[in-house]
Amino acid sequence: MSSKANKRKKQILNATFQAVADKGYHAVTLQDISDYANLSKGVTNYYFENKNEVFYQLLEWTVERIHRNERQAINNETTAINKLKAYVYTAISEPEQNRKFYKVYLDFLAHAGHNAEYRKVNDKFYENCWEMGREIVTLGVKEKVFSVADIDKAAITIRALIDGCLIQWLMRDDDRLHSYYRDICFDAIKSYLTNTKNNK
Amino acid sequence: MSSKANKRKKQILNATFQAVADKGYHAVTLQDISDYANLSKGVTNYYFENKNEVFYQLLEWTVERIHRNERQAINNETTAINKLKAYVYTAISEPEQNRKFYKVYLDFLAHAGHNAEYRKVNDKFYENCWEMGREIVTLGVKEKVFSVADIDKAAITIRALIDGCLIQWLMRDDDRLHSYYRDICFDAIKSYLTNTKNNK
Amino acid sequence: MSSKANKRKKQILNATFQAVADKGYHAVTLQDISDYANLSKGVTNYYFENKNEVFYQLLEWTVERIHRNERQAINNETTAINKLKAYVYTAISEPEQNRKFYKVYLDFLAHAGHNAEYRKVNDKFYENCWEMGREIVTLGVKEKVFSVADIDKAAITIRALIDGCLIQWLMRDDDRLHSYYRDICFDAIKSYLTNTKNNK
Amino acid sequence: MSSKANKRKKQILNATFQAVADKGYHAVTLQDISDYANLSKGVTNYYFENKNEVFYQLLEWTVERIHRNERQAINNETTAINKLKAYVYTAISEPEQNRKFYKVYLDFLAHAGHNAEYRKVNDKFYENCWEMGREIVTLGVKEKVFSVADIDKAAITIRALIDGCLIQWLMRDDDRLHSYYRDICFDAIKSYLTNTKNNK
DNA sequence: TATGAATGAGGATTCATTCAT
DNA sequence: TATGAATGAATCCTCATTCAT
Repeated sequence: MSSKANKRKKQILNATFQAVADKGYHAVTLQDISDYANLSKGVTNYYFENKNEVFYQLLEWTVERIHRNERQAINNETTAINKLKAYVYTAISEPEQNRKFYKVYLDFLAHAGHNAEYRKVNDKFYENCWEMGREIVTLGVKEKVFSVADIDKAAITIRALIDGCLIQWLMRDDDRLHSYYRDICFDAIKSYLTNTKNNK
Repeated sequence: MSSKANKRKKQILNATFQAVADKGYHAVTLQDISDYANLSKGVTNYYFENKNEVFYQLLEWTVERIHRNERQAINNETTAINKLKAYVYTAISEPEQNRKFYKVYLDFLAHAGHNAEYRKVNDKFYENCWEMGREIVTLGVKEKVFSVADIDKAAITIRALIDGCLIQWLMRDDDRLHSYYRDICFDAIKSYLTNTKNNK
Repeated sequence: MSSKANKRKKQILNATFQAVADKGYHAVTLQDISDYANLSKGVTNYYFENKNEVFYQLLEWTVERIHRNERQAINNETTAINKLKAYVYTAISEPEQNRKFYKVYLDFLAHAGHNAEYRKVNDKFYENCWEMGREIVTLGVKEKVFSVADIDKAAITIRALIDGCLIQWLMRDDDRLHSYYRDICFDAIKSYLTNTKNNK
Repeated sequence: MSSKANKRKKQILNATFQAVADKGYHAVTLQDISDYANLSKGVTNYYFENKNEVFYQLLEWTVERIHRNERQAINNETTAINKLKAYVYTAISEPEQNRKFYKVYLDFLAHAGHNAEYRKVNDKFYENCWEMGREIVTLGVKEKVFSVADIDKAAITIRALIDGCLIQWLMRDDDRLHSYYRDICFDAIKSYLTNTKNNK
């Protein structure tokens, strides 16, 4: 594929992302996408098979972006606690961007509930999330700051808490609660991982 | 309103629920609803102002049902731990029903991300969830089985974990993981609530 | 037909008349009619074959009422001029009622443009109007106050002016112009009928 | 707007005009319009906001056409009588076209009775009609062929007679009466304008 | 005689997709 | 490569009509 085509595709995906963040997955029309991209109505069908293909690639692109950011943040730290904090603080980073991203991701999750293809993309994202979680927990156990019996379960719990907190924050629609939820999330994970009674 | 009308409304809401669980919020047409209800195309508009009104009432009805079940389960128990277990085991109770309910609820959450009216309904649901959480945590603290510094935060965390686990389970689309996630959820909450280091 | 049935039919026609005056011929639903009549939705179809039958009978009833009033007014006077004045002053009598009646009549005329049955009803009305016109003109000629070569044409002209004035007044939507138009109408007819140059 | 778009709009308005003339304002569907235009169902909504917008613009277009023709006819003559005759003979010109135009116009008038926006358009048309009437009458008075006390009233009367005659002719549904009504109209106006008793 | 629940045909509108340019 | 005119399928909603009670 030419780099021009690649550039156009990116432009369209970006426009779609903004449109979905504003109007919601199902409210976005091809006209909306071309409006947001400042392109003509026909381009989207020129560069993508059909509308669904745009959304599918947007989902891939979105979860890749989320994962890339989180992975980078973790890699920048050395201790388990710092990696964990970096992870949570990247997942729950800044109200405006977070709101956009999570709105779009939530739209996709809902859609994935009825679409196996979308679920597959999300599963890959989960794998990545769990991997990051396992890394952090394994390191923490080695550092003796975490006390965890089942590392897989811990990884699942970490992502569940991040998503659970983000959704709850998103629904409450109050930017001032953003750091409140971020800290709740981090404290809860830490508390959960450091409870020595877990080694029963 | 006559009880006949009420019965019909229930019938339509039930049909809508099944249709949304099968096809997804935005894919459901009025024709679908009447098909699922075994009634004619016109009924829905006869009993409801418009399609959105059906969905809105379905959301209210859905979160009410969820809350009613959970509340009942909690009330049936006396100790904090048992109440917590009853809460989690009711929220994450049985694969088939759970899948349906949570698919529908997730569709609504996604839609609520772009609709303030829907958010308001969900906020009421959250209030109820937090109230149950606070009750359980408060009792646990009194019983000296929980060690919690901020009861509000604990209540938020409990619901975040339940929702986070349910979404993750739903996305993995494997009924055999149901009890696995249920236990992860319960254990994580318990671990988080019983960590004495929380009282820093 | 029982008198009860007759009473109900009148009640329904009256309700339809009010509804049409308010909302316009094509905007009126059977529900509107029953609402205006304070009756249940089913009655109209019980007493009338179908919706069109109601409108058809309303048209008959309306033009009969208009004609009856005008005929009575004419009969109450003895001289041609007074009869003419009574005719015009009854056709253009009082803003509020006039507006209602003429709105409804105009709706029917428009519909009659595409419906031969309705046109037939209106033709009967025209016959009555022309008959009144001829009577007045014939008397005026006998009284030597009118100078008319063709009595049929005069009768046609009289009705054309009344309708033309009423429509123009109706469209201008200003009750204060009512007597203005009434006088224009009367003066124009009188002027036309008294021009001796007509006997060429 | 491109001239292509303008052409299409005209095409749609023309199709709508024919459809309304045939079936009547309220019976015309968007499907009818596209059928008459030999275009697909979607075009109308592509070029017009909605169905009402088509009708609104059709009304504007119709009264403009009527006025343009009448104005032109008047301008082509020099004496008051000839201008008057040209005016009447253009307003009541040729059965088939006249029938179509007046059916459509009558449909609009009826609708205008319940719609202020439409009334406004018609008011502008009236202004134009009165202006033409005043011009002719003023000239006739100067020429000493007309004897009129109130020029505004005369202008109102002229239009009332034209509309009154056209409606009556239209309702009688007999093309052979067309010239009969045209002459009645012209004679009546002339007779009214030349009656010296008007200068009372 | 009267009701109003239920039906389903009809129509406005939206929008993904196609395709000539 | 890009445009946007044109299409027509899909869907919400209205409402005349039917009919069981």
